[in-house]
Amino acid sequence: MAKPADQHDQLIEAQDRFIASWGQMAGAWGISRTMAEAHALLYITGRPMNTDEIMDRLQISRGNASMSIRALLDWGIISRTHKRGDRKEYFEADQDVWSMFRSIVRERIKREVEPLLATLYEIRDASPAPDDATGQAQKELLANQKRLEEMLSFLKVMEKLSQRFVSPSGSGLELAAKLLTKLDK
Amino acid sequence: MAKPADQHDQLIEAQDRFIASWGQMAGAWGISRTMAEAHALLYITGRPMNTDEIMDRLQISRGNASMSIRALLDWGIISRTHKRGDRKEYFEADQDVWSMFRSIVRERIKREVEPLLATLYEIRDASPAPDDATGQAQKELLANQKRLEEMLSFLKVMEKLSQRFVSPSGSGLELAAKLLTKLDK
DNA sequence: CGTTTCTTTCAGAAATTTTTGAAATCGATG
DNA sequence: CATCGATTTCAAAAATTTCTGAAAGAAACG
Repeated sequence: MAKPADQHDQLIEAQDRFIASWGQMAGAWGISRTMAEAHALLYITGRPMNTDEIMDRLQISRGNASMSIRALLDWGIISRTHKRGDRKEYFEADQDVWSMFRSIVRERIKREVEPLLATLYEIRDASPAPDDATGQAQKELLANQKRLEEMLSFLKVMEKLSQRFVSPSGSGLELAAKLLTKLDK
Repeated sequence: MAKPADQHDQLIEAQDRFIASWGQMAGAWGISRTMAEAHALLYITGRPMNTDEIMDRLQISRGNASMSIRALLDWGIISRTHKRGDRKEYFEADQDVWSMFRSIVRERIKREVEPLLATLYEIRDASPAPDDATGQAQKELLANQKRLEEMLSFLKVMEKLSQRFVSPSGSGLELAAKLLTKLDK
């Protein structure tokens, strides 16, 4: 029969494994490992923690903790809270995975897709009108422009699709289920 | 009036800018900058190139070129070709942005989501049955399991949704357009 | 075969990213 | 407004990723 201490140890161990595997995903989400781990910690424990608790649990420096927490706040996937009679700031993760996912997608569109789109528009608009060229040069120019246009329309559709998907109305899970059904038709 | 040489220079310049901005997205896609640039080069020029041409154009070493090309082949977004009377291998990018996107999503699910899912299942199944605990310890265990389940169901839905979206039937653009319409209903 | 041409590998170098920790800043409190 | 705890900043260090180039390996040719 398991003693309470054993169970607690097992809980901590399971949490640590969760945190570690979440941390490994960090690269995929374009954030640092520590940032992902801090988020995983707040998510899986489900309770507000202050900087020192996070530092201790993840074995990281104060500076690193501060930076990572700040970044998570910027991404909008954790928020500040306070405890009565305690000067420290506490942080808690969004407990709804779907709204967390939305924040991440929204942020990534803003940081990655939008700048790329802007640059591609610029390139397109700066490119010479091919009317006055003939032969090979003209052919190449036209082919290039075609590919640029294709990429632009791809990115625009993706952006719109993501924004639609990510719009805050309704539960993400419901929407996803609806989508899965509709895709079959 | 523009001379052919000018136009050619402008073409090269526009291509280089495309390559550079594509390269900046590399991090976002979980690949190295060179890998993204090599892909951009093959995509925007639209013609097969051999290793030396890629090396020269991107100013990278032979080793780097070889590795990057190999990785792109592994991802399935470029393919080998050959020229008659030429021993060298030539490489060309998938010219359909949507099918390229599909390959990337498919690969990332395989590399990132699936291993994470496997680990999370493992964690769940290894966690102790909470029946024999009481009070605080039990509460925490249950709360943890709930969050783990939520994350699991989220990942499973995402995986399914992506696979659906990414299935090779029909044009991606059409599908996306259809989706956008249907989402409105 | 032996030679030549092309491709891959991989140990070390270079570049980049992440983390640390101490100092500076902030801000609540008496 | 001086103090003290909490937080942020940032230059330097550490860790990680990427790149190079020379050497080894394959494959095509005569």
